[in-house]
Amino acid sequence: MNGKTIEDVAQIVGCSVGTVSRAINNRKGVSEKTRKRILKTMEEIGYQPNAVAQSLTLKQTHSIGVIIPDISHDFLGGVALAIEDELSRHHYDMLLFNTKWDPQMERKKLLLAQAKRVDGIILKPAVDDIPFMKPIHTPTVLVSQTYTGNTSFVDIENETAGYLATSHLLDCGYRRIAFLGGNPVTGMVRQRLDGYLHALAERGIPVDPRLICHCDYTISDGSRHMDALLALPEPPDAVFCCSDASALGACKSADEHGYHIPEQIGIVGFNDDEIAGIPQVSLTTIGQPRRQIGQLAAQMIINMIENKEDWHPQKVLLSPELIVRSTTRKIAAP
Amino acid sequence: MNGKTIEDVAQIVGCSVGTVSRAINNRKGVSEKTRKRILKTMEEIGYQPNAVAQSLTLKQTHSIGVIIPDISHDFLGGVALAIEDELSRHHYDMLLFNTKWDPQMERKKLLLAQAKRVDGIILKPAVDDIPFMKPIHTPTVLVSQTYTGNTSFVDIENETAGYLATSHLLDCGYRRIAFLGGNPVTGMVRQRLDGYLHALAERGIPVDPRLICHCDYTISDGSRHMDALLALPEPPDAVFCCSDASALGACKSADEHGYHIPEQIGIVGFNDDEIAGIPQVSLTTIGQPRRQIGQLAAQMIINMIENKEDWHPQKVLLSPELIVRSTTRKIAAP
DNA sequence: GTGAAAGCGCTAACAT
DNA sequence: ATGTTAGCGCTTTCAC
Repeated sequence: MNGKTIEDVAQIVGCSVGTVSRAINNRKGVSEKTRKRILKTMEEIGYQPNAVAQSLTLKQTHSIGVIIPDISHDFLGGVALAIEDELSRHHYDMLLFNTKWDPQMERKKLLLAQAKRVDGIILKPAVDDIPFMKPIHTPTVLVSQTYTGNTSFVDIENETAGYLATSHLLDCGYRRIAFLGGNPVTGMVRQRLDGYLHALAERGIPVDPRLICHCDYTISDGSRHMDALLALPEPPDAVFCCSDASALGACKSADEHGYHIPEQIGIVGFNDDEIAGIPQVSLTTIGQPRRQIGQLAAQMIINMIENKEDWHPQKVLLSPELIVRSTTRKIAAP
Repeated sequence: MNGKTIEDVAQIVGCSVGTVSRAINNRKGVSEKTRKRILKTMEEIGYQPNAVAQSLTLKQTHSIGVIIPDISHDFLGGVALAIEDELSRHHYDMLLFNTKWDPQMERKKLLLAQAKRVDGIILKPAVDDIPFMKPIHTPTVLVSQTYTGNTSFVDIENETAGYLATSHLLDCGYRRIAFLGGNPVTGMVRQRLDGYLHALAERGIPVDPRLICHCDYTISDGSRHMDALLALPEPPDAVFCCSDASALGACKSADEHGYHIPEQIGIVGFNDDEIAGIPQVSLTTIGQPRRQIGQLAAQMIINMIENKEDWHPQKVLLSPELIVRSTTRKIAAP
């Protein structure tokens, strides 16, 4: 660690450490003259206050633990970027941990972050029911997770998302719409399914349980499920997928089976990952405002920290956005 | 911050803080009996040693500053994941900073990381000539950056990469190969260009300067440059792009101009981003071993830290990998 | 305006 | 085997 201490500065300037400290922190009670000398000396010897010592004294580290399943994940990476950006703007920094979707790992990193005495935690849980909420004694906000407990979070309205996607498909004239969800145990998927059912009911379209299935968020599994769907006696003419990856798989499968997209089969994905936007794919999808999600999460945690007294859990639901591209038919002019 | 201190534990157990400290750190000199009692008590009151205080005492924080341009970047996100994974395995954690490709920001974050007294820094520089190397008084390793100075780094052999890509194109029977690089000021691009020229020279193919151009790593700019290339009196029949994004743009342009890929035009990209692998794209590309890059960088910084005495800068060059997919012709059987 | 000193939570001698 | 104590580098009273 860097050798220079506040004492070195004091010695050179010929004053006490107290005075140097006051100068550093712009406290009053230092003559303009000595303040100048101190600042100059600091510059000269390249002195930087030791943040560790400051943390110990002030009882705050100015760092936030960000605990997410996988930073290389397109959506989560975008959120993390926005978080760090906003934190940085407020002079906090980000201790980043990956859980790799493993609850045990999550627990471990949660403990670690607290041992490091982070001022706050931003958590994207690996699973829905967060078994480790209890031992967290640090201000926490959840991201991309709706939570019924007494914890702040920021998420999107997944029900609306499902409704939006399905309604769009309906608007395009598709009638047998399949739902390709993820793990049905997650609230996220159930809510999107609710939205799907809602849209169907609204138009009086009957629900066919065989059209509702659940798959991994991967191209291969999306493809596999679409194969099965297309083998049905009455195959779907559209599918709403809960991830862009599975949507791509569905596209591939439909293609291989000789169906034309979007004429014969309509497909909408979820997340607006980079892959969705490229011209060769041009996937109609539901976008989540990553930038805003990350920024809000950061602001919320900072507010929690800085207004410790009177702080009420804040539950923020953002609106998903339908991004129409080329995997759904043009809506006929009215 | 969590209230419990080592003193609380000592009080409850009825021993001194020294003994508790020894127990925590598995030092000898504690009877099995009291060690048990201490451990149990810690568990009961949920005591966790304050890492900040430990850092101040031991003069090491066990955290590594990772400073990169953009965590949401496909390649960098993969590297960062690998870094955190390996660090975590060795009980270090990761303070992550984004510079957004801005050297001023880089400088700022570099200073910040050092103020936090990170034990080491892993840096992916925003620009080639790292103007801020001097004020770094912390062990540092560069990632994805070849550097002539006295600093360790891990990168790939970019010359080989350029050679590999171009030779493959040649093997496929393409003869007028364009080079779509990025900023020509960067060593990375110049080295890839060297590899390109090398491969051409080896086969006695003349170099046409009009076929060498530089564009942003975006779909739109790749597309724009390909348009221009295709408008040439003698357009290229293949193009080696320094990013997958520009390669995609090139594909799109070729497509729009009515060229068939790979029959009439061959295209190879760079990085093996997620977009390259999806079936609709299936881009032939050059892959970088992200996992290994991150892991090595982490191991190198840890070695530097833990063997401070006698440590020689280590310059690691990894091999790029040619990933043949569908945007280049099958090589004719011999 | 400035100095002296206590204290933040912990570890590592040094005693006992 | 266990207790005591001096730091680690800083901020903040409290005197002067």
